[in-house]
Amino acid sequence: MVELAEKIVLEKSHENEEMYLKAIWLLEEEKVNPIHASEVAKQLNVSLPSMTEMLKKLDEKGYLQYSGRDGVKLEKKGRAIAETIIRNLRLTELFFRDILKIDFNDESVCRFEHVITDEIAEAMKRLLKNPKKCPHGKKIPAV
Amino acid sequence: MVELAEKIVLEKSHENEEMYLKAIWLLEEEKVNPIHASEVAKQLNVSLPSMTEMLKKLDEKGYLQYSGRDGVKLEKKGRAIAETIIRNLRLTELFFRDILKIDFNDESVCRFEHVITDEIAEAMKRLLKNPKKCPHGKKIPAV
DNA sequence: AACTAAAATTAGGTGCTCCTAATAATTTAA
DNA sequence: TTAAATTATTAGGAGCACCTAATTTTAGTT
Repeated sequence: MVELAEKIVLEKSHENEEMYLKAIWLLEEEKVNPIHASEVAKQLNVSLPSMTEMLKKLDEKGYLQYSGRDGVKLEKKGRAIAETIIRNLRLTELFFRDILKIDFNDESVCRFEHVITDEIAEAMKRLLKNPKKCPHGKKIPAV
Repeated sequence: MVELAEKIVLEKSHENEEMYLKAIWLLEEEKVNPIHASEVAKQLNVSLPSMTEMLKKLDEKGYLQYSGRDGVKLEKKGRAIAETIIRNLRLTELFFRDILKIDFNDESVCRFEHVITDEIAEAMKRLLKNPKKCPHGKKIPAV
């Protein structure tokens, strides 16, 4: 077997779950209450059946509580994941603007947020001198 | 409908195809010839049936030529994609080492390579002063 | 209270990527 | 030259994240 310098990792990420938790967290930040499945579905541009299916799964995993019309409530575990993603998102925006000097209103920010480890986030913060807010003036969650 | 500052994009990427093309390209770089499906499968840690299935698909898409025992040959289209990924991978390694000052022998490099646009790659190159080689001494493809 | 609009659910599918087990074809070597 | 090892294919399935269409439940009018 050939040994390649670069180890190849076929990564199965949890990007999907992260997107759902992120969307819910953002609605929470906007003080939407209760947070209906239909509202989250609109944000993510998925059908309502897809939404409720996913919410049931996330509920079973202990990331949130979902009980139909009463809406969605993030649990500690789910909130932690969401806040990590939001931190990554907002750090990335700053990083794009201040370090890379490129457009930060870009889809690519949405892809970056899922591949940033805590170590990378710390390094970004260091370079950015511990920023408190993203370019839109929103708070960067401490994880 | 609530308007969130951050536009949410549920991104369907071609990460999978990219991984296969990358693995083949790396074997090419190592002068493996012919490149058998079984060898690529080993590199990617997938079963042989999965491999041949994917190779058929990539062949149909015009990314490569696959004809059983004769092995795999990248077509222009497929090579371009592979080289973009390899460029991203190697730039990311340098970026981790020289800008972020963190470990570059990390799985996260493998996740970054798929979310880097040409614009981001150009910005990274600028910061890195147009590097020619990755930390392992391998060439960084010009795309 | 009855009607309508909104929210959620159920039922039935699809596409993609992966798998194992079984079989077939081709090389390599004893 | 026949057996063993390698390579590839076929067949049949599984899980995940989606979808539409149809139905049910709930809430908000008038």
